[in-house]
Amino acid sequence: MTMNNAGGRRRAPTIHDVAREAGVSRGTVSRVLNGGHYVSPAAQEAVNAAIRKTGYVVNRHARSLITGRSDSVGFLLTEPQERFFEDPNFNVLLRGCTQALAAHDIPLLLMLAGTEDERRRITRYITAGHVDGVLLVSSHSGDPIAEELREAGVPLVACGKPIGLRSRVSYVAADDRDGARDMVRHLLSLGRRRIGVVTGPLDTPGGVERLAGYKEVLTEAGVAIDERLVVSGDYSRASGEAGAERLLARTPDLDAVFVASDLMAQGVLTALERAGRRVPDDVSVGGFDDSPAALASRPELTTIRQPWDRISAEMVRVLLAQIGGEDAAAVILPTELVKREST
Amino acid sequence: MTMNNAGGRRRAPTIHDVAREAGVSRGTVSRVLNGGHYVSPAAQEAVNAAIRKTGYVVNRHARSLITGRSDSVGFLLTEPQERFFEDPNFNVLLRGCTQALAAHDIPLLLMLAGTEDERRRITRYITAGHVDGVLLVSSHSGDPIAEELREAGVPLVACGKPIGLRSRVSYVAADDRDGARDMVRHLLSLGRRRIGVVTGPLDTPGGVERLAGYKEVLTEAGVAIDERLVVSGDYSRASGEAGAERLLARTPDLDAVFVASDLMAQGVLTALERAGRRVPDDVSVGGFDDSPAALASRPELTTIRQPWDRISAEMVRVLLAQIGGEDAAAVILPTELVKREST
DNA sequence: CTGATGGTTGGGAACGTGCACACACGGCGT
DNA sequence: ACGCCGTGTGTGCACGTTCCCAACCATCAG
Repeated sequence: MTMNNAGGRRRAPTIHDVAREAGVSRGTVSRVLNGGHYVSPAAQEAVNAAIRKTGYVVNRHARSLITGRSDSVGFLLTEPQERFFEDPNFNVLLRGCTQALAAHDIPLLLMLAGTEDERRRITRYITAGHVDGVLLVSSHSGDPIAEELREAGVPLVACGKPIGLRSRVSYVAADDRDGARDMVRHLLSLGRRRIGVVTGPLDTPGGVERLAGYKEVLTEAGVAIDERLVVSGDYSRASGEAGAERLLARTPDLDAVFVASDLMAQGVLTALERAGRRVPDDVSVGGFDDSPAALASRPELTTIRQPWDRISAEMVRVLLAQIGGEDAAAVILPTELVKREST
Repeated sequence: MTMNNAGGRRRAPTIHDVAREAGVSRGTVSRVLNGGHYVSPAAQEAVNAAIRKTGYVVNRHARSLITGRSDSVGFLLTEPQERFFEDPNFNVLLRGCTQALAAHDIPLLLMLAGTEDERRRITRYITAGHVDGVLLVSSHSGDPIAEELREAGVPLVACGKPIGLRSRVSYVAADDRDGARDMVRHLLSLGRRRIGVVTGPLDTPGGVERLAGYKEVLTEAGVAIDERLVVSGDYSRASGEAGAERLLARTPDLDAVFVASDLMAQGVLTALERAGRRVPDDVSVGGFDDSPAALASRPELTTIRQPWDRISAEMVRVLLAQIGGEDAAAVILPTELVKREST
């Protein structure tokens, strides 16, 4: 009798409308919606039919009001956004998280904390309970915001191992050390012995771990560690170029370079080319990340693939578990050696 | 008297707590929160003090329930996400929108409609009123989802001009035609007369407009249009390379190429180098977009900058206006010629 | 002195949902 | 015959906010 589909603004159907349509009470509809326990098959079917007919969609605001949950999570990126935004892996991570959450019908709120003001605003927003949990991607891995949120009781999962924090913070990370070991083993298997390394920043776990893996494998293989073969960069292309130049100056006899990121490896290739070294004939170059930069390089980079799709999936899984009441957890995922032209 | 800051889960302060603290009624607090009309300065001050003291944050769910608004907007990306996710401009756009919205204290929900299933789910979510409006970024500019949402009464702003739609859809776009005109004028000013063009897909407004600008300027300058100088690509690097080869084969005397995207321009540079043409001495090359690819190229690309930061800001402005009840609007933003090494 | 005006305030109702509770029903054991 | 239990169902209440209306106060015109 009511002209539902008529033009203009029409009131969205409520759980009450569905109940009336199905000839049951609100409570029964609610039970069908959340699990369907203690409902007769007949009622179940009637409710489902009524939902289809009315086009009912649960009002999340009303639900959130009563349950206290928001059924949404925040994706929080802190501080120097430039680096992450440049990094295509960031996109893969963001997309992976969004899709993994979508499978649970949970929307993702993008939160960028660049300035101190934004940081405060977002912290307030989160601690006010407007999201059930937070996926944290922070540039420097000891971001105090993680601790702040944890102490406020907010479920949180970091991407990459956080360091220097008192509280236990869940995280998901790739096995940096093992990835580095794989690459250096690969270089050794090619007969290389004078293997240089351009590390990442040594105040980050990734930088430290990848260097540790390098040293471990060399030591195991009986190759002495030559500190002149070790230089460090900051993951930028320019620092890779500078690093390679320093290596060439100090140890002209090097026959391979393990570079802690693909972007830096591009810089290394540039420097080697300028120095007249052929890659991979004279010098083998191995990167890290398997970013699109690895494929765009000439020659294409042999590199260590970080399993970004699995990382995002695990971050979501761990976060949802934590929202469900489980304890903090750490997940380390295996990397994979991708052989291309540069070795 | 209540130990507010004690450890453990503590109930978030409500508007009622603030009212009691300030010695006024809920209604007064609410009025202070939304605009502050019809409140005495004294009450205003008392309420603000109480808010600061209690650390009160409005419960958006309760507010949304009664107002019908959600105070959030969706950022919707449809279909082949690969291209957009590869495109660094996408990141700039996403960041710009997030920040512009943050200034209004409006969260951004990221929604990716890859599969048909996701599309349906997201459409339901949106039409259910869980977001106040949608910022749409679609690969092919006639996406029917725009029309679908518009007809459901959802405020929406597209990035780039939508075509082939019956309803009026707001959009914000760069002035493609004018950008193309600038570039071709620049090439003419260098004395070039045999100017080839590698267009974008001609079923998109961008592709059409940039080609139109090219032809307009040549005609104005009295240079006859030679259709052998016109080839089309699909914005990919490979299609740029193939396009340049076709041009070189058909019109070996060309002295400049206007390429409708920087990525394609990279391909053009590769093809020219292989053919032994020096850039910019023998052939000038102009790109479009001012993507990071333009800076990464050798030589660095002269290109047309799309004002992505302004585009995102305008998209948000137009969307909020539309949510506020204003009509659909179209915004065209000026581009800018960026001179670098390739011309 | 009365009544109208306009700024300011308080209290009730409503938004749509989930949850606790009460209750109906049939089968079973005492 | 009675009470119990487990399953299935309906109803009242609460969540925190905004909106509406009535009431209040001071001012001022009549």
